[in-house]
Amino acid sequence: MSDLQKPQGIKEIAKLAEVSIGTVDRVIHDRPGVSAKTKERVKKIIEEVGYDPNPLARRLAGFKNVYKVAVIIPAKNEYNPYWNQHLSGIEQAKKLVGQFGIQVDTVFYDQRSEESFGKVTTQFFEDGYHAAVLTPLFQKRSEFFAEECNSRSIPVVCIDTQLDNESILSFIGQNSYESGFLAGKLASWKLQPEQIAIICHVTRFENLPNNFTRREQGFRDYLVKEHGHSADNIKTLFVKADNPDLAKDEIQHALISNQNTGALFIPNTRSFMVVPHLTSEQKKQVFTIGYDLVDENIQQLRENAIDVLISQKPEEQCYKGIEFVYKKIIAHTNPEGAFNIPIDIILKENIDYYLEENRRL
Amino acid sequence: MSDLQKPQGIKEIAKLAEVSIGTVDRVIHDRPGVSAKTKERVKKIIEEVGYDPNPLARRLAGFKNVYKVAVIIPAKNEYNPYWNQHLSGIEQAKKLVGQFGIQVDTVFYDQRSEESFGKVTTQFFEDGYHAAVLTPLFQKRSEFFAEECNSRSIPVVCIDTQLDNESILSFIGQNSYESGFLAGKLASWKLQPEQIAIICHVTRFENLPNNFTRREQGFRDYLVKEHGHSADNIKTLFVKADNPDLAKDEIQHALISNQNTGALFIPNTRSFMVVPHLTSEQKKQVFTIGYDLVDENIQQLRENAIDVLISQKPEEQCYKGIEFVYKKIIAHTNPEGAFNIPIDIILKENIDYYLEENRRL
DNA sequence: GTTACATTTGTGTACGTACACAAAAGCCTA
DNA sequence: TAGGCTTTTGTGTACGTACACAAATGTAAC
Repeated sequence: MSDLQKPQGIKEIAKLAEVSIGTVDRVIHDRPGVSAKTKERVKKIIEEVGYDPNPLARRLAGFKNVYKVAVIIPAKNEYNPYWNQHLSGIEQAKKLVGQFGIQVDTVFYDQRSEESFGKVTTQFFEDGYHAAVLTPLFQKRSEFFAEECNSRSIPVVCIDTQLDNESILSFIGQNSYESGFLAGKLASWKLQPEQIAIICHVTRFENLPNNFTRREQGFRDYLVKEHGHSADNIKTLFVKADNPDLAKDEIQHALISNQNTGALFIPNTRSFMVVPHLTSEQKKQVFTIGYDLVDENIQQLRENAIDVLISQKPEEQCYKGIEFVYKKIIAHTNPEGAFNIPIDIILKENIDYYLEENRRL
Repeated sequence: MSDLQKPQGIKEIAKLAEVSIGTVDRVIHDRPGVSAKTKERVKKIIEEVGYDPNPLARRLAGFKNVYKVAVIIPAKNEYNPYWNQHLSGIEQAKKLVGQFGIQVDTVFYDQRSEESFGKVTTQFFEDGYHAAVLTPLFQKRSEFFAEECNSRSIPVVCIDTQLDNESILSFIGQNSYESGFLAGKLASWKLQPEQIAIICHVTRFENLPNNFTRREQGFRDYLVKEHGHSADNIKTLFVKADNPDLAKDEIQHALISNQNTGALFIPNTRSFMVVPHLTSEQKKQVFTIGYDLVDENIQQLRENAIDVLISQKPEEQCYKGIEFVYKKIIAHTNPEGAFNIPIDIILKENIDYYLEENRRL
């Protein structure tokens, strides 16, 4: 029942080892100035009593040095409301780590400008940050930044997007392929054998970011390999995000020329730009799956225009990211290299549980 | 960018108010012995500088007094593996609050014996606990216990099961009706209009606990009211949990006499006792929804015998419950009265994210 | 204006750890 | 064995808060 022995402190260890607390302290921090044999003795006792330092006292004692963490993410912009979601997670984490004397700054760059990314990452070093949480939208510059951090032993963790060169950095985010795979399974429940599934990319880019092709691949793989759906009945559609009128035509045309469409998969945030162009009949017939709990999508979900949303939980990613570097800096523990955010399936009926403020402490 | 002003301490306030830190301390804790006008002055300054106490120092200073929290839950038993899941959440929370000098004990009672419940709740007071996290399976005795705690101003929070008299206690758990409702929606995706849906209660009791009737009601309501399914095509089946052979017969008989069954909903943990009795053909045809990530269910999910599991996240409930009383005792904040655990939809394809250790810090 | 007592305020020590500095011990050379 | 130097060990103060106790002030009665 009561299985807790009062935790022993540095003092007790000093007494047991017949040295002063100063010496124990030196041993703990591996500071020089301790003879080999006392060091050994103290270490043994530390081991025996299972000493683990009191983080409160530890942090309190070292309160002079303020640690600075930068969260480097794209700024919210007209094309992409997604980047606004991170902020609440950052606030949450701030509250937590702020108590431990850690200062968290949010630093924005323009997701369309590699130069702005370069600028903030350069500024980062000038401002003397001790750790970074990074959304590495620009591969090469991110890798460069990561290496620079490594060489200065500044911990960095990536969120949201994983670098191709996975070994460089820790990653906190969602597995894109598997989320697409899951979407495929959900679609398979409603999709009749002869029906068409459309994957619709709404994008400004010529070449698709990896995330989205991986999602598509997962979706296709489930339907074809697991479910036995005909590959011919799965079509991919590209729609320009920056030309609404054209987009509307393309979407409507696609649905008309594929009368028997049963499922619609939009692998990025922009499902809210697609579904308004469906007729109410189509909304009922077509099973639609999108991503991210941005306001526009939530509304469409509530109106039954979207059936399922998959959340990447950006707030959670930020929270975990900050927690990650906090653990590195303060607790000196070494958290595992990657953390996969659960792939939550969100419907009209359970979305309220996933919104905001209902979270954490 | 940098929006953090260095937090002000009690000392700074003392200086500003031209009193000693002792006086400030008295004001903060509302202790007697401060004249009305100094009290006012100090309060004003506290307000102005937005002082918030450093929890590290606070806890460190009050380290002498150990707080004891009891988590009172049913013991795992042969009929119900569910109660084993809570432990990991308790361990997690222990790690967190242990650092703040809070001792967490897990106290078990026999879910089949009201007497055992009475015993542990009596013992609770003798052992001098400062807070409780409670699974109130026995209504009347729980209310009695809650009132006793109230009168001694001992914080209590219920998890898992809500008392009928909702006003008494804070509650952390899942909304049963809504989870059933959600299950209804999922079932509706596969269920053809003329098909049968079976709700199967596997139980030892004569009268069903509220949780389970609420889940059934939610399930029915979705199918009938939202989806327009014929109420005649939704059948309820009662199966004795303590007679495996009889149970097998009853289940098989039900499926044979309802050849065209499209969905099977098991509103409690025991779906793993039902699905093994389906033929492999039936497993494919019948869309099965169960509850709780106990090992037996996980296995059936992996083997495609169960299609969906809904998790009540008992670990999370425990974690939140302990966090709740921690906040009451230590932080002296007053957390909101109820917390709804999200209704996660778990398939073979995403279950790994919801298992174990991948959680929290 | 002194005494007695209540009220209000100030001071010191503690919590467990970190780090600067002081003291002691060990070692080598003259 | 005294002097100077390095290595090892011990002590004191700080972090921000809590609380016990001491000091100071106020109030009333004689």
